[in-house]
Amino acid sequence: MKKRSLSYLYVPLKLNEKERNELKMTYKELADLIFPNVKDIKYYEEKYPERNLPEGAVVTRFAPSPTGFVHIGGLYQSLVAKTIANKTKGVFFLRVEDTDQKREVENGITDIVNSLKTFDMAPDEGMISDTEEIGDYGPYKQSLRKDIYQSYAKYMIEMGKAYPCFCTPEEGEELRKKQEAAKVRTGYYGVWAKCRNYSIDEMVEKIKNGEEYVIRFKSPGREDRKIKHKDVIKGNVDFPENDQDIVIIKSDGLPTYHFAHAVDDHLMRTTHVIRSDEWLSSVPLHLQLFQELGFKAPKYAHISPIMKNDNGNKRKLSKRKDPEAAVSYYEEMGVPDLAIKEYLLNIANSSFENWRRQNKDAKIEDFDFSLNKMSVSGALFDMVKLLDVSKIVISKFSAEEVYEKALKWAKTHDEELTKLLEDKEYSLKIFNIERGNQKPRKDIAKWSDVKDSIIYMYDDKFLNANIEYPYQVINNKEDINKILDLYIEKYYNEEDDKQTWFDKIKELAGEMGYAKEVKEFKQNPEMYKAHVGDVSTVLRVALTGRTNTPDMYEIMQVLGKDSIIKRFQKARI
RNA sequence: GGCCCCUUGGUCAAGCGGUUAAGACAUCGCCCUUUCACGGCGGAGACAUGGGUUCGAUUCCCGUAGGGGUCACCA
Repeated sequence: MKKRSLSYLYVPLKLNEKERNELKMTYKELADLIFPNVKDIKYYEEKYPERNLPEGAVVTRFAPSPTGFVHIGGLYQSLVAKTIANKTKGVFFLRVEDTDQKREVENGITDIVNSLKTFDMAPDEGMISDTEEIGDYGPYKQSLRKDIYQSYAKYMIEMGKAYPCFCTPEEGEELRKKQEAAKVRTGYYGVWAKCRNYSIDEMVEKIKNGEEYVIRFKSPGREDRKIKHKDVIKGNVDFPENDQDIVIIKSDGLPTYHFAHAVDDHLMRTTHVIRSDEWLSSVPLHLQLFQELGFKAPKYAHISPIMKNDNGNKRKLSKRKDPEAAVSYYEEMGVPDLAIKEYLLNIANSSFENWRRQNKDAKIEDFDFSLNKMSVSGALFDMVKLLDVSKIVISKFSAEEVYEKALKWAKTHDEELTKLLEDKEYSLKIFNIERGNQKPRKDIAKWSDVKDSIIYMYDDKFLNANIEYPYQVINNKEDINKILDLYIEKYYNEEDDKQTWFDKIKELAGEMGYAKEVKEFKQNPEMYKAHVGDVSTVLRVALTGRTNTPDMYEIMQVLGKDSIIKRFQKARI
């Protein structure tokens, strides 16, 4: 590939130096006419110096536009950006891209800030509320940076690298149609860039006549030349050079994304631009902008979006169509934020899973995350897998943590659960069943599962409920009543340890003529009506109304004798 | 349509010229003093396709097909 020349002069090269200076002067006059009251870019260059950071430190950012809820993809980007910044002792900042007033949404910024906060991903710098920010490289809200963009736009005009364009949107539309009809590339470029060729005098005149205009970048690119770009994630990508004279300042005086990106990420000294891969095809433009502005270009890492399977088609998770695209969706379901982060990390670096298995109790911050190990193609979002990760995450919480988190969730989402949890001491006993040992129970995947998994443990709920007892093998009234009566009268003792308790159920089974061992029953099925397991099931069903529960010994310990007796009475009728 | 990217089991994915092609989730079976969950063991299941290059291609090159992205005074 041919190396690109480093500078482009837009004044005819045949002119002598004096003439050239005169022409430059006129560019200056044009620039002064358009932006009379902005500072020289030197001011900003000095105000926002290179950051003083350790070797290898990476500066990243999350730069959303405040257009409503936070997308899971945005969270994903932030997680990656923050992780890599923290790992290198760099900086992660939040910049709000609100240059499109039409799309503004109320509380947009607050939503973003709060979301990051709940995920324990607050930025080191940038917006921390709707109006407040921290850090020395602000403002971090683009609408407050209008003067800055205009300074740089003015500089571009002075250099002959940008010009006012007087084409109306309608003319733009016409141009596009013409190009489509002629089957050529659409856009404002080359011979189609009408306003590019006006003389300075003509431009000045139009402006003085009050014609509306935007500022366009005068692209030095040629479509027939290729540029090479090495993306941190995607690897080598070749593109044709950009030759579009894109708008850099809109008629409302605010910049377009592209220009704001170049100016901001330069001034904020971003080293790595981590963003969604929908931007990949803008890289030639962005690189050119950095070049023409005289900025050092950042490294780019384009993240593949999270996809969804839609009737056999893969597509990006959509804000509009997919509720699961919003991070609030998971909050409402009660998926712990740690689970979501682990799941996303899983997608980001598949080695995370192995690491997690080997470092069960480590903090996710200790995982050696690597940007360039990220996948180049988009992953299908897998709710089942998320919930599996979540189950494991929750299984590692202490009963106290489960209690606190479930309660917090319940307070905003489930009144009945909130009431159940009022008795903290009792609730903790329940959450402690089969928890904290080597093989903790993994039956809660989200806080919305909690109520169903504990409700039968509360007497005032259970004893007053209308319950259908799902008895299994032993299902006749007589035998059931006999088992329940005998168990209470003869066998049950609150003081028993687990083995004794276990043996006593065997005794009971024996007394009733059932097999005391399941194996024995299986060997001689014709000798017995049922086995000890079936007897257990009767007790379990009478006690809980369910066939599937955690360890029955522990359940009995938590319920206590009074409750057990009451439950058996209710069951025998 | 132009340009760009991608394609390993149902899903997420290791792999970087020679492997019995890892692992996880899901699924199926067995085991784990009585359920369920957990755990253990095992099964089934993949390199889109056609050409090259090579002694040898999942791996490199080209084409085809499929998927995705992008072509705004939106970001």
